[in-house]
Amino acid sequence: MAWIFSSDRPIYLQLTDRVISGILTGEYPMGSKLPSVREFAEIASVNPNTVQRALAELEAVGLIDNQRTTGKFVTEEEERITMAREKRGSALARDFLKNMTDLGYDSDQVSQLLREAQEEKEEDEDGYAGY
Amino acid sequence: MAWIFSSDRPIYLQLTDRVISGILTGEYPMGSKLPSVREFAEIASVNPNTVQRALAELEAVGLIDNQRTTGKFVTEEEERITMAREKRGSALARDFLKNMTDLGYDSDQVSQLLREAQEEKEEDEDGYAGY
Amino acid sequence: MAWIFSSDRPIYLQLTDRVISGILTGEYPMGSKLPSVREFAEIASVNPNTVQRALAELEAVGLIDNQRTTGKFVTEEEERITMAREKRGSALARDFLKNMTDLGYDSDQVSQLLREAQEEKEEDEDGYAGY
Amino acid sequence: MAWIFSSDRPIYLQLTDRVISGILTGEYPMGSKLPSVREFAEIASVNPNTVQRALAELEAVGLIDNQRTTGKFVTEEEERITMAREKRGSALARDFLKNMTDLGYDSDQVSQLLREAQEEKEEDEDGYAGY
DNA sequence: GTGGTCTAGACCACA
DNA sequence: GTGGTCTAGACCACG
Repeated sequence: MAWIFSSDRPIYLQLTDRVISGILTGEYPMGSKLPSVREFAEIASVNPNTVQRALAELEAVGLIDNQRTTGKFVTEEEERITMAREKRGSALARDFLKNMTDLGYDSDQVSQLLREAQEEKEEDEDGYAGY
Repeated sequence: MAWIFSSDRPIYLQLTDRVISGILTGEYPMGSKLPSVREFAEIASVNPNTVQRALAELEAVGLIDNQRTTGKFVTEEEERITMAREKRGSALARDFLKNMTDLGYDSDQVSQLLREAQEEKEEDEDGYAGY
Repeated sequence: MAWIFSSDRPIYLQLTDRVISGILTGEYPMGSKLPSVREFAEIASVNPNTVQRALAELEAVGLIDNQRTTGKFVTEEEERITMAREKRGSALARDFLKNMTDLGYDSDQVSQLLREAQEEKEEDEDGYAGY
Repeated sequence: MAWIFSSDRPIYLQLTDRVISGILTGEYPMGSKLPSVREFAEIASVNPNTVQRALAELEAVGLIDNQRTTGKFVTEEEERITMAREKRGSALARDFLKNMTDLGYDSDQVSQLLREAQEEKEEDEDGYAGY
């Protein structure tokens, strides 16, 4: 059950990403209580301190509200969530574009590559039959 | 004059990226001699060890030929270069797509975002007059 | 309707502060009966234990008299109130001054800053029409 | 030699405050290298992790630049420093004023209290003869 | 030697 | 039971 982390990035960052994903996709709905730090640690087979650190990032951005002794909650301000999403998304797009340009790709080629990656991905998903 | 490096990735990796870019864009043409390690170190104001490591990386991939006494040269085998480029490009595309999907974007929205990023970029380039 | 608490300080301390304020400003006049623990808990949407703790703090300082069966009353000894006020006030002033000095402000600059803060505050009050 | 920390606030916050003070007062001049994390830890008799955390806050604000393996440096951008100072100063002033107002002090009384605190402080300094 | 990350384990305040 | 802080100690990548 332990979550899988790649070793080329700090675990705590991968954790935050994962939780952000969860928030954006509705796995952790707006206003809902997140699993406790200790639960998260158990689920991900990671030290509670690491979880703490991961969630601290999210508090800083305002995606998570802390209610001292009750637990951590996904913010109820939809605005924060969408803003975070857009900010992140366009940053990713910008960086991606920059990298591709440095590699000498023009925008048509980029689109082409993305289409291929998309198909590749769908095949994988088919392969695993929905898992 | 020192090159600019972000502190969130090893300098040597940023160096390899830069050199790869240079090769693909023709700044360092096929078969041409690269600056010496020391020159590179000077140009980028970086420790020669770091340059060494970066270039070693490129030799490993076969993008660079080491001719012991004369220096290091960009490979003449075009195939290697294009292969390296494609490998890198599709890896970037795959990762990018994965990240965007995690954020809850579908492929249309991704294309949209890329278009925006593209325009934004062009404006910047106009603004800075090619810098 | 719940009172608002910042999450960087224990709620019970923020509660005591609030009640002290209330006493000093006359919201809870000398000798008057305070709301019951349960009422307070309801008003502030806070755990009764927390209220209990907050009020215990005030009893310890002598600002509140506990009359077992009838409830808790603001002390009638004006002296205690003014003393508490002065103690708190000069403590605040001392800490504030220390902090500002650490930041490299001299006393003139401190006065200046306070004046600005004062004006800023008044504008807010104007803007919100007394809220 | 160990630095003294009050127990009512996290050590790491007190550390950051201390370092900020050091930067603002010129103890750590602009562009200068800070003591290494381990040195700081030794000086303050605190765990290196704690120092790390303290300094991380400062990096986040941009007061400190990280040069991966060389050490941490005070930023050279004076602007950041003065901005941080002003932001912090006016926040302190605002909070202080709010607290005093809640205690029922008007601005004249506040000034008065500050003057007293100032004198008190100077006496202390005289007492310790410049320590 | 520099910073960065992670773990294990402990203790605390709060509700 | 909740989060928060701290320590000790280890390991790693980088230069």
